[in-house]
Amino acid sequence: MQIGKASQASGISAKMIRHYESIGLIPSADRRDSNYRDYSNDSVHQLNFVRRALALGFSIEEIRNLLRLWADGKRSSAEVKALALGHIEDLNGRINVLMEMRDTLAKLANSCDGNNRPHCPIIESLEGRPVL
Amino acid sequence: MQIGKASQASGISAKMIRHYESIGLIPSADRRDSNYRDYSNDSVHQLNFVRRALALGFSIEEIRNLLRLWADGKRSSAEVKALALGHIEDLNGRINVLMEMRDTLAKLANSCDGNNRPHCPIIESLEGRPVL
DNA sequence: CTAAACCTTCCCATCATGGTAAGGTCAAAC
DNA sequence: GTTTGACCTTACCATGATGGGAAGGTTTAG
Repeated sequence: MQIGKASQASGISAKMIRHYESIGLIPSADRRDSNYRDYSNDSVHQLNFVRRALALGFSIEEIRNLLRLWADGKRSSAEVKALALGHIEDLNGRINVLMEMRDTLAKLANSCDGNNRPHCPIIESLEGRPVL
Repeated sequence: MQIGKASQASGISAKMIRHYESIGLIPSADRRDSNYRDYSNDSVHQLNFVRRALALGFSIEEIRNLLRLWADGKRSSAEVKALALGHIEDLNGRINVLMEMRDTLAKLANSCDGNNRPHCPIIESLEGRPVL
């Protein structure tokens, strides 16, 4: 099948399929006489794997490792689990950063009247004046 | 003072100070005869404002608005609060996405033995096989 | 034969940040 | 008075994941 069909079947844009090939994340597709890329069902299966890993927030380099482990019949589940746990730690770190931002800002917003007068603890806090 | 000193005093790299000037986030600094940028205490105050807003996760465009509101003596606190609440919603959205990723992955990792055998629910789930 | 719907490669943009190169300025030490 | 070193200048390139668009080739249907 052509790239458009593989894109539809995998939920990955044709643009990105070409990109993943160019950075060596997936193998180079076969070419027809027309120079069009030609995909098999296995290729689509692999693209679906990539899409699901992306949806879990794995980076391209992590997905590179996951694909290697997927292809490796002799991998240990411990290797996969270690990769997953590392990624969970990464996610937790990012979640904590965002939650701290949100909580700080929520406190400031909560102490702001939100009326038509200029006085505003949010601005004052950004300005460097202690507010809370 | 020169840009290096302003950078130290504000915690924003000289690189980014120049960048913020180039995109019009902050006004163009005065220049000495040497063409070196020259900063006042007020400039540093403004840079500190920017740094604190960045630390709360505001985007450059949001900070552009915050600076405008800061400078506007007649702003209503409602305007500032609306901006802050919008940003809190944005943060909450991003937090939710990351938490869903983490929870899904944590469940998979939890059901993975993590031993030296190849069987691994994490890989199987990415492969498309129903695992949980 | 032509028009539409594909495909190809190549370059550019995002967002916030940093690296590096090539060169100008200044102050202090020799 | 020259050298050295710390500072500054602009300009270009890189990140990570994605998309937009141009300019052009191929295939299929009417």
